[in-house]
Amino acid sequence: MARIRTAGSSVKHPRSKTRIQQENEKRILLAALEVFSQTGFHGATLDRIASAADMSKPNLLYYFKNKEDIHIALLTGLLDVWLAPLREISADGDPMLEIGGYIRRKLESSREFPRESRLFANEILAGAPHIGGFLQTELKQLVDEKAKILQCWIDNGQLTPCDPRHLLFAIWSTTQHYADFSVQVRHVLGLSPGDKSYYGDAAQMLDTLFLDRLMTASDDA
Amino acid sequence: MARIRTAGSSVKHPRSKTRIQQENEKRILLAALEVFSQTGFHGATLDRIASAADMSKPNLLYYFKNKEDIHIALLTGLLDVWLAPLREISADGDPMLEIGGYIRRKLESSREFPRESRLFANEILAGAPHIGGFLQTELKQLVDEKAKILQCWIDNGQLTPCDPRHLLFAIWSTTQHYADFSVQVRHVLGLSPGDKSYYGDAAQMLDTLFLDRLMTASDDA
DNA sequence: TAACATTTTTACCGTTTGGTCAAATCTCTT
DNA sequence: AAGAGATTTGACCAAACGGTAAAAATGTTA
Repeated sequence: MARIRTAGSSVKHPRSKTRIQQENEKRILLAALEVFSQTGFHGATLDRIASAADMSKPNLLYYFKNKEDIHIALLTGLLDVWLAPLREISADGDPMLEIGGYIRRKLESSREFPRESRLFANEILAGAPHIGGFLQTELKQLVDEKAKILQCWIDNGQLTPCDPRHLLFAIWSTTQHYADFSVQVRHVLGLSPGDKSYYGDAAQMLDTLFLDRLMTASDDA
Repeated sequence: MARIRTAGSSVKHPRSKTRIQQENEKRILLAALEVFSQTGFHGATLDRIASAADMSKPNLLYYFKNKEDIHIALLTGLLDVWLAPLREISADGDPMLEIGGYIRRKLESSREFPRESRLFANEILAGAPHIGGFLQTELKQLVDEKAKILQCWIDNGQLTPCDPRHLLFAIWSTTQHYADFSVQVRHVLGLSPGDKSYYGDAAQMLDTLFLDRLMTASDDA
């Protein structure tokens, strides 16, 4: 009789992960990130992911029980990375530095992790079937918290009056745009595929938009 | 021997389109827009599109020879709609009104045509396999043209100095965000699925961001 | 090195999917 | 009303895909 088991969770011994297991799971997730971010969930095939991980399909399915599980594993691993830059915003800091820092971190995140950004964008575009709960709980909670901080700064005359949540939306969209729509950006600017030189101008534009202007509102206070 | 033909282009008579042909093509494109924008190209199936168009699959394929053709037809029909708001920007107008009008038109476009926006976003995310040429030619050309106008305004001290192309990127991303990422927006704001009430606050935020601040730079001129 | 657990491979299966074909039905014109 | 052309349908197909089963191979440990 065949024993029913999955990697990392033997029926007899729920042991911790093997060396090989850790290595292969990483390889799979890396390959899956590449494939999913290029073609979306439905466009990705297990064969392509497996071959990108230099592995046979059944071997891949030894570590993840199905395609959706790989996708979910990638997404949940992503959420903390996504939230991290926002978490750093502190009520005690200077508004200019705090918001400027946040924008820089988000933009840097777009440059460093474009595949992760596109994976996230794909998920949201599809209606957030897997991370809807996260958006409604963790994300909403954190946004509420940070929105309060922004509102304080507005009340203190340190920040131009506006809806704090929509200010965050604007920061998200403008920064992520450079990862998610990089093809469009490059084509419009006439740059070649690998070229990321536009990030300098992007940073300057965002500073002009969000800082130089938004912050000097206290002039007339 | 079976005659090889396609709807609207008989071998004998390359006649113009029939009434039925026009109606059905519209029905198909409408159904395809719904399905493609929900699940992306790969996630969409001909069966779903056909049933959404209240039509059998072979009947659908009588009007479009394959899935990709439907997708391309949708996209190319989209491009003019996408460009229209940008085309309207006039060098003769007041910068404030011109840019403000552009933002309002783009935002309105997001509210009125979210499915079209998501279809476009999906295509760009996938690397623009079908409209890459368009981006490099028509779009780039139009952007170059309008960027010149913006640069003039900057040189005249009517607009805060910044990279005109990146200013356009910022307008695109912030306005389209409300269509493409509407699920996230709604979840964060705690709104129910159909609710679009956030567009009012969005408009105000974008005015604050792009107009109230960007435009008053001429104070110190 | 023997015994056991883990990992990998080979061969395979059922379903879904994009697409075809030829016959049947409908529509329009004369 | 009849015939030509346009449209619709049902039956079908090959390929791709997600996933399984079981044996073979490899690694680990006493």
